[in-house]
Amino acid sequence: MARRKSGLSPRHKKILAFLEEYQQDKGYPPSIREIGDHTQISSTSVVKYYLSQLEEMGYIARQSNVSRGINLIKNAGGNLLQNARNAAAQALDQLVTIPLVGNIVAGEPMPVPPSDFSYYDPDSGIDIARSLLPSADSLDQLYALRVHGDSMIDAMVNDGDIVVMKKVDQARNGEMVAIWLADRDETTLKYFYQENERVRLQPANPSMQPIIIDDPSIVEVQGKVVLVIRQLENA
Amino acid sequence: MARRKSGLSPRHKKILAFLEEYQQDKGYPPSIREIGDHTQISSTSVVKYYLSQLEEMGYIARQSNVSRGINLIKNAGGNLLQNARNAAAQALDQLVTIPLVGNIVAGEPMPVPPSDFSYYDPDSGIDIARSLLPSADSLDQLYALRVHGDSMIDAMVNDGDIVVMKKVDQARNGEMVAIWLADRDETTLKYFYQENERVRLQPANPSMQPIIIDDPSIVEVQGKVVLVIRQLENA
DNA sequence: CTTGACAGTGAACATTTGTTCTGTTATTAT
DNA sequence: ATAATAACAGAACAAATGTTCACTGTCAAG
Repeated sequence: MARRKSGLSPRHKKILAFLEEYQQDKGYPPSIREIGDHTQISSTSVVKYYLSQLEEMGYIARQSNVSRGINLIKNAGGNLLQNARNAAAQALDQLVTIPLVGNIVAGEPMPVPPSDFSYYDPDSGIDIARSLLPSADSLDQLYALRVHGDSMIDAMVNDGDIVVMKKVDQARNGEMVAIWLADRDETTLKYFYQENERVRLQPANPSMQPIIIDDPSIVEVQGKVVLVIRQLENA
Repeated sequence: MARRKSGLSPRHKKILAFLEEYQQDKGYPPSIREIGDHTQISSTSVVKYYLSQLEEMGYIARQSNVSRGINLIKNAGGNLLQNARNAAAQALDQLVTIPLVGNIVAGEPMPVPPSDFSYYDPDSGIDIARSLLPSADSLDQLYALRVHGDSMIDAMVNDGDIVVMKKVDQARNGEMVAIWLADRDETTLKYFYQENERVRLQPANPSMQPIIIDDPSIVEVQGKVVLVIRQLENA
């Protein structure tokens, strides 16, 4: 059977290019027949056929039964583009800024913002596409820390990495959490497992041994790790 | 006789405001009837009447007999807005989508998109805030891979991590690169150092030993690592 | 008061434009 | 080959939309 290839055919691209050019030139979108004339498609139904596909693929939005009711969302290169302030706002919603509240160092308690934390310092925030974050999380529970030193390498986290944390006081099994070990005066990142009366802290690096804690009271869960980012910026 | 006042009447302003709002909201201009509905003008002919005036005054351009053929040139404040998307574009530029072209596995050559790569599959792209990327990089040189298996743990890269790569064929000292080692049939991520005639490949984990390559010809640089992302999505 | 430009109404009309339908031609998997 | 699906054509249709026109009301100058 004939199968539709994923991606964009030359005609798809041609239509997208024309939509962009026409809108730019005239200030309003073209009609279906105009699209056909400029892309060597002789039938309006075929144009509609392609427009429907482009809509499904998320390149355009259409309003049915509205003349020229075509809204270009992103071009063939995949770059988002829109005339709408509204769209810009929407796009900005895809981007969230997470406060970078300090450093996480093995030998010091790590900073945790207070629960009523709503302060925003534009200089010390990192921008993250919302799609990278667990969708359910409410954003005001998130904060970021920069890792200092090599002490977290058993958690596969390097000096300079950024960890995005979520405020929790109770960890669930299998989650990677930041923990303050009261008896060692140490902050550490480990996978958390509660096993009967004791707590097992498993390093991310599978070749390393877990820490078994028999007294759960000395384990202070500071937060749950949601995302780790490492920027290699030597270029 | 009654004279027409110079300048804009409240209705003129209302129409201009609506034109701007509608275009930005929907991505295409309104019809005459829509304008009437939203500006308390009951007759289409009156709307046309005002539109003609606005055209003469240079606020809009119209194409006759074309549905929604209205192009807003300047708003009531007299500010030119040439398809004014500047603000929107600026906002949208902060977010880039990088194609996720495949997996990186130690035992297999890693996929590298061709240089004329412009294909975009909406399903397999990851959104990244531009601020996380080296600012100078041109975006079409970037692609992303998902790490498969535990073989990159000496590069501090875990199973499931996403690495964002930049296409290069020559590495500079100190850069983390993806390398195909021809003699081992293996892909690896290492810090690259050219030292006289030989190449030193340094693992990111400082406790691990470097690989010294005496014959640089067996080192194929596949790309430079720009960013590593680890999502912990167990919530 | 009359007049004429301005403002507004509503309906009829002519096009433009999107949609649907029936059918034909390629392409590809089995 | 055969069948299923994608790609395409063209006409007919329905709806959206711009235009025109005859008509009413307002207001200020003559």
